[in-house]
Amino acid sequence: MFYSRFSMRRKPSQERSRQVVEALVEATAQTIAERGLAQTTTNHIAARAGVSVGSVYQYFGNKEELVGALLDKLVGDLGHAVDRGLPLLLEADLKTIVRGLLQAGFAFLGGNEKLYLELARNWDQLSTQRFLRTLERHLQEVFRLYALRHYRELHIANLPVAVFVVTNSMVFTILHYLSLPQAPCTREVLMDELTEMAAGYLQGSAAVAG
Amino acid sequence: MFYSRFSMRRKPSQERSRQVVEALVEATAQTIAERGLAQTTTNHIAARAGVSVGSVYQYFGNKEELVGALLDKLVGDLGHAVDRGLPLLLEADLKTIVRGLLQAGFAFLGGNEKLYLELARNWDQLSTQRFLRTLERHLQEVFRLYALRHYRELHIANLPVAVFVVTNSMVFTILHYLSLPQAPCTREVLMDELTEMAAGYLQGSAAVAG
DNA sequence: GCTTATTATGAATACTTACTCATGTTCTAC
DNA sequence: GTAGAACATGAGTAAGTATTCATAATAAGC
Repeated sequence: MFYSRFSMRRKPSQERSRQVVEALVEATAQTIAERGLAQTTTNHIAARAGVSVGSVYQYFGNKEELVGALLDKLVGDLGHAVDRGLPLLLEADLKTIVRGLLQAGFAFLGGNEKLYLELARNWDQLSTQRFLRTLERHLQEVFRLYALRHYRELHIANLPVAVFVVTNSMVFTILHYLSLPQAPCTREVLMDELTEMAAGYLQGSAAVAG
Repeated sequence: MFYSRFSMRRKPSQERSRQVVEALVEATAQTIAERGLAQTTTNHIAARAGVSVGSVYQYFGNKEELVGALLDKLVGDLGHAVDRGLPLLLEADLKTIVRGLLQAGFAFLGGNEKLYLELARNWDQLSTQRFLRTLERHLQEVFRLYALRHYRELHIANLPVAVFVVTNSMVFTILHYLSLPQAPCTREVLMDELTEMAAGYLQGSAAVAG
């Protein structure tokens, strides 16, 4: 499944152990959401998964691999979410698409905002980068497809850079918004403004080739 | 100076001790830039400042206060930088202003990119928030002044939200750009695109009141 | 049932690090 | 010059945590 990236110390062959691995990854997510990444210890994770610390090291070489496995799972979820919502969107106009993507983004966060906030807090570690790169790849595909259908309206010289700018602006602004103790505006207003900015930029863009 | 926010354990009254405090804050900046915030220990800081660990606790209640003092200093620097560059910009048109602000932003980073990147890595802690809020306040002032002179061209219903969106988009996109092992485009191209996006948004904005 | 491979355990280990405090040094005021 | 205040020192303390490993339980193969 999602434990392919990191060479596990031991590959679980019985059903029992496969469940332990799954429980450990799930417990990692819960513990990070609850206590923060820095305060998440291997003992906490093991306890929450209902196993002993030793079992962690039966399947994961170290703590980092555990978090890596969690990230792999989330990146997979992200891919599925985009693939599901994509076909419906492409018929609409640019503004509707952007709004739809933002809506989908918030939906993806679901109830796990604390987890994603904690992971975002530690962007810049390679693991989090992987998440953003995946998102960028998907969005590039969206806008590539959109450009094919509406080649008259859209003039983006440098699609990767445009997507980079838009993606990062959206993601980080939303994350920072969510992390604020008291919001400066409603979620709707934020989405309106972000849509305005992104759609306007993508529509009117005559990006210089880089 | 910048050690007012945190009630220091002991207020330095002699010149000698004032220099120690300064050296400690400077050493904090250097050590964070060099080793990262997580790997920065009080012993490292003391060693680099050329004093013993005990002296750290002579003036700062804990490690956090040290970092807080550094943040205070940087926030002060930021204020001065903006105040210096501001009057010149307000005569220009919106695009030039935004471009100028971005340029000023990069100039502010100066050679300290690693330090700011490390601090940004730990946004969401209250200390970093303070930095962003200061920046937002300054930019709100800039655009408020601009709006007074060009009230015909600019129609921003909700200035605080617009500034929030633009500021966060710019800052985090730039920080992420800087943190990438290999850049997806030149710094110039990035600035062009960000300018395009922000200026277009601020010009054409008919923001919904929130 | 018996043997072997797989899985689970958790006290013990080894290491790091923030912070203290008893002692020593330097400054200042008179 | 000397008393007392301010300052400096750094080995030591306490607390936490990733990881190991000898031992025990469970499953699979025959």
